[in-house]
Amino acid sequence: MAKKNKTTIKDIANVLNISAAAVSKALHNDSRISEKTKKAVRQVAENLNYQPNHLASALRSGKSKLVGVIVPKTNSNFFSATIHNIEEVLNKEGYNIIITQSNESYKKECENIDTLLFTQVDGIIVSMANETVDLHHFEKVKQAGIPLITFDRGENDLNVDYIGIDDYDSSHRIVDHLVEQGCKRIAHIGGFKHTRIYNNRIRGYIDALEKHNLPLEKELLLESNLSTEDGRNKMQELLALDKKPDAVYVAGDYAALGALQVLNEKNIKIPDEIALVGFGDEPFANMVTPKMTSVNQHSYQIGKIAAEKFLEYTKQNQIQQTLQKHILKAELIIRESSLKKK
Amino acid sequence: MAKKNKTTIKDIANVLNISAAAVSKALHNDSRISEKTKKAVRQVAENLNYQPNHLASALRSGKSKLVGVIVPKTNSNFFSATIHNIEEVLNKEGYNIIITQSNESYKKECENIDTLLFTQVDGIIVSMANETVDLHHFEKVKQAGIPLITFDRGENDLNVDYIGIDDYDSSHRIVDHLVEQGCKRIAHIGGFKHTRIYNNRIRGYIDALEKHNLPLEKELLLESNLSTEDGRNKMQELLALDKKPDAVYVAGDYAALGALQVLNEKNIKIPDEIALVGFGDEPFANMVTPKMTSVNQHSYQIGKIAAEKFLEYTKQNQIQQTLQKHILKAELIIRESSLKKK
DNA sequence: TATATTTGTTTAAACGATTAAGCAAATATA
DNA sequence: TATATTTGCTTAATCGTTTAAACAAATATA
Repeated sequence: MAKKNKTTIKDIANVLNISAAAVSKALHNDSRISEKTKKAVRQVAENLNYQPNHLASALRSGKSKLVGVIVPKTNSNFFSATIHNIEEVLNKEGYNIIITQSNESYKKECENIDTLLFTQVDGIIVSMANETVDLHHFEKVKQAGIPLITFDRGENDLNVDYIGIDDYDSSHRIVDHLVEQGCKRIAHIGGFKHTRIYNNRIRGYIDALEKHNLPLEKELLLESNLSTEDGRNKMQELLALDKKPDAVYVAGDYAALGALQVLNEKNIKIPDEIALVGFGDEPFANMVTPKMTSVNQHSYQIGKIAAEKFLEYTKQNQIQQTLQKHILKAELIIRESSLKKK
Repeated sequence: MAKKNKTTIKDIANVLNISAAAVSKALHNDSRISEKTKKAVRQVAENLNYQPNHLASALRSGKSKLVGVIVPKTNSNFFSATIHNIEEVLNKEGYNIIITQSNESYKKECENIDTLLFTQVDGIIVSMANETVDLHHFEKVKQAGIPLITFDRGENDLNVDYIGIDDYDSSHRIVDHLVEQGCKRIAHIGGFKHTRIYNNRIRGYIDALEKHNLPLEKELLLESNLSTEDGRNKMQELLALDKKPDAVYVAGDYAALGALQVLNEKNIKIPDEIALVGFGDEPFANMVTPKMTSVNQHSYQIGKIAAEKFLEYTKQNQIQQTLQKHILKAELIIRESSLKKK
């Protein structure tokens, strides 16, 4: 059953009594090959069910036509959708993608880089793990001379392209909305301060409070790993305060879900007693009770731009990257959890 | 910045004044190379920061050390976790995986196969798209002479290995549990009948009803694509019946979520008026209100076995696959949505 | 001591494609 | 008609590694 009779250009050449080089050129539509020969080659290739050996051409040309993608986890709608869009753009140009997951681990992220470089990918598109602070492993990518594109979670210090939403602005939009709903003690369960996007969300939150002449209260600003479990914990902390908040803005939907569970369990009315806003617009945001207000991060655009940026670099022969930010406006999706009936 | 001075085995050979072949063998720990030379080679390799060119060795050896994985979508905890476990087992043996998504589309699945074969993967591990009925595209994999492993969604007719849970038995366990809770009109929102796993769940449901001397009522057995949206629709259909069910067993968690939303919106008490059971144990099952009973599919075991099966074949030089089923018992996770307080 | 075996290495041919260089025949230009 | 250019192909080198075959030197066996 398992046949090893893989057709090569040599087989085609033999059939037609021409050289393998001529076949290669015919298949690449070289102008120096006659139409007649091209036609014949294509015909024979079809008949013999010829499948080009990607490894051979990759070795010779130095281009694997493979792009590595590293995400913290595929198990998130944002990343899954972004990957899908990256794929769509790259497939059209004959590139395929290799997806790897860091599982939010710095060590795994280092391994992912090694794996991808080993596989001779032509470029890497990455969203960094939560744990990642040290950026040494990315130097290897630069040294390999292939483009590095970051999205969602990147760092300025890397001096490469970054595609993401305007987190600072998003926080403003959320606080604006909550103030409009009459909230006066708005808490923020934020992500790690050392991660740029979460830091921006925190800064946006602080500045927006100031804009609305609301005092910044230390006890209302918490740092979390944004897991569902930790969302629960942080919500419980907030509920234990003497002066409870009347709104909670959580920097991630999973943690927001934990917060929502706690509120529901304690029969606290959402949004009337406490309004709740998440971030990321995971599908479940629209599924929980009450439906949760969240921020859509435009995974479609982000994936598309990341892929296009990569393709741009492939057209250059010397890759010289600099910090180039592509910041998109995010969309606040207002749902029941923060919309008070008048 | 982008240096092209990639170290090759030739460079190492030059430094030590030995042949490239000796270097290659030293790096592969060949018994015919002296310890002294091996040590020297390893040292120089380290100094020059040698990274083997995977393409060259893959071309020469005919083994790419890459395994393709095709899933309907990565955006599901079950698939994401399974992939993670496949990766874990294969990485240890020096294999890397390429993940592709079919998005439940037959056409995309065909493209995925082409992509992976083009990349010269050493094997393919697949869970089929919902749409897939025709199995022609898989013949290409067999013809390429590489192992094909199916999991979760497979077909007997393919005559290859399959790893999955016992869907028929799972249905029995669910119905047993619901009957125990006092339910007498148990509805089933099932998947497509043509998909083996969903068919087995339906058969299990039917046989379990009979076992408990409950009549099978046509209006209580519905076929769905198991999206959240369709889960909503089918739940509404059930609620429109003259004689409503007192329990609903949904063959997928996403659809179960849709059903749960409808029940919550109509203020129908879960589980007292209608008990609800999902399938797949997605993380949100434990997050919604009320927490949803579901079936854990042992993604850990499934991924591990799939990877191990592949590895077994790599040790054979002639791959001759037959239908080999590895069926695991699934675990019913009982939560609020089906557990009546006595 | 003569022959066989083992050890440690080299040589050279692959793997399947791409591509620079070369060359004969056909066609264009002067 | 003589020369230049274009057309359509071939030859041969190359990408970086692996591996079969060869071989000299060292060691074992008879």
